[in-house]
Amino acid sequence: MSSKISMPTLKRLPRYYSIVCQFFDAGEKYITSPIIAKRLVMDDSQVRKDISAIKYPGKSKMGFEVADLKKHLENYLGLNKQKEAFVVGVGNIGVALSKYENFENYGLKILALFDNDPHKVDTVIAGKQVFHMSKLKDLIERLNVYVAILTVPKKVAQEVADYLVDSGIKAIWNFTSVNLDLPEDVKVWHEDLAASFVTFSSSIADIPQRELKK
Amino acid sequence: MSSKISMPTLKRLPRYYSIVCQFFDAGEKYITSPIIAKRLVMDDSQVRKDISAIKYPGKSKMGFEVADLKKHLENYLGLNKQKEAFVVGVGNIGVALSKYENFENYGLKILALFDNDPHKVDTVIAGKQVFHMSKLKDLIERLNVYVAILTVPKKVAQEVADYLVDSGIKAIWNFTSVNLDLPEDVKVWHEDLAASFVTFSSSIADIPQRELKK
DNA sequence: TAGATTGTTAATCGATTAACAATC
DNA sequence: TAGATTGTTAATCGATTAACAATC
Repeated sequence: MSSKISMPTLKRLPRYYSIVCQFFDAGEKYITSPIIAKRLVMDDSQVRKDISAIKYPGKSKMGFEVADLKKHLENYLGLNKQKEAFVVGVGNIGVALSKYENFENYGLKILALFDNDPHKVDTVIAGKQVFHMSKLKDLIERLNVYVAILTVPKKVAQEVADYLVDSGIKAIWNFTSVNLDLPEDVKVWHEDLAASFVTFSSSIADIPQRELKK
Repeated sequence: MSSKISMPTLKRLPRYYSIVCQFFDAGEKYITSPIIAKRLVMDDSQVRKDISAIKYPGKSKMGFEVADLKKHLENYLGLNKQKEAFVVGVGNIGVALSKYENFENYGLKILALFDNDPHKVDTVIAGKQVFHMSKLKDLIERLNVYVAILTVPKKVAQEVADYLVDSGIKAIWNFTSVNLDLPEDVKVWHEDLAASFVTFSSSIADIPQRELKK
């Protein structure tokens, strides 16, 4: 999937999906590009272009069939394909992600967690066991897992990432703020919440703020 | 701040900041645009353009002064201005964000949490009290808080968001997957982790995946 | 039919990349 | 000086928006 779809388009598809689901739940049969566009405050020809990019045909005068488009998006986005992953780093974020049931609706299945802290090893979080980091390679091979969710402290992020790659991980969902330096064939998706907040707050300059008392 | 900076540039600034901090910690005095660019796998003139967009002057032949650029970025991105916020919805994500100390380094100070569940009300998470939702308006007014972090279940997201706006909130960091329909003057920053994962996993089609057994 | 919508081509816009004079 | 880097202008690229014929 996603052979030659542009990244901006790919990022919009889940937003369309969310609206299509709302219409589905409301029992609507059809949805049009101007309606979707209005909800997302964007251009309607953009919506049509994106939907036609994933080869989904609409109907003149009617718009798009809700149930069918929903299925098409699920298919295209791989929501019905399970991607198994390990959480590496059992801190607040790692635990929260492991407990978040909603991920399974989006094709993400967390199998286990890893940490170096002996107090955390062998505990169970949301039904998933915490293993010592040294077990990682073995479990990657036995379970055929290629995706890791990296939620370790930033001081050790690069080091742990190197170890992940060495153990066979091919894709890293990186929640640290570190720009990981890894081989080209390993895909990294940077999800830095603090950085995202900074961008957000910089974009709302009109809202009063207090000086930080040092 | 951020008067006419483009969004792509604004999103890159925190990444530059992260690298500049590494150089700072390593005791380096200067950093150049080709070095930053190489680390982020991007074009060096992009880096120069972004840095000149925030009016920071480099030095011919030397590059940029690390300590000074660091300070300039902190200033521009408002890392030294405290933005106070409430967390609304005491679930896994709400709790994890409340416990995440690193936010304070990025100018985000979470003051309190809100929830409707009587079992959660009056508990304390990471030193912050959980209040009943009905106390929200009063506390917004008394503490002058304009930013809310929305981490409620998606069924109630729109309803709670309406209530937030009604209570005086002007900016919402939205962790639900719902496209909130709110007045124009309220800024919403959509941070849908499940959607982000979907985009990530769609962009790595080469990695083997298992069929979801239905 | 009349009217609304798709699908797509063409026009516009803006962001990225290349090039290079100015600088130290 | 020679060489490396900035800062910026110009060229390229790609994404968004506008327009409209085709469709039902």
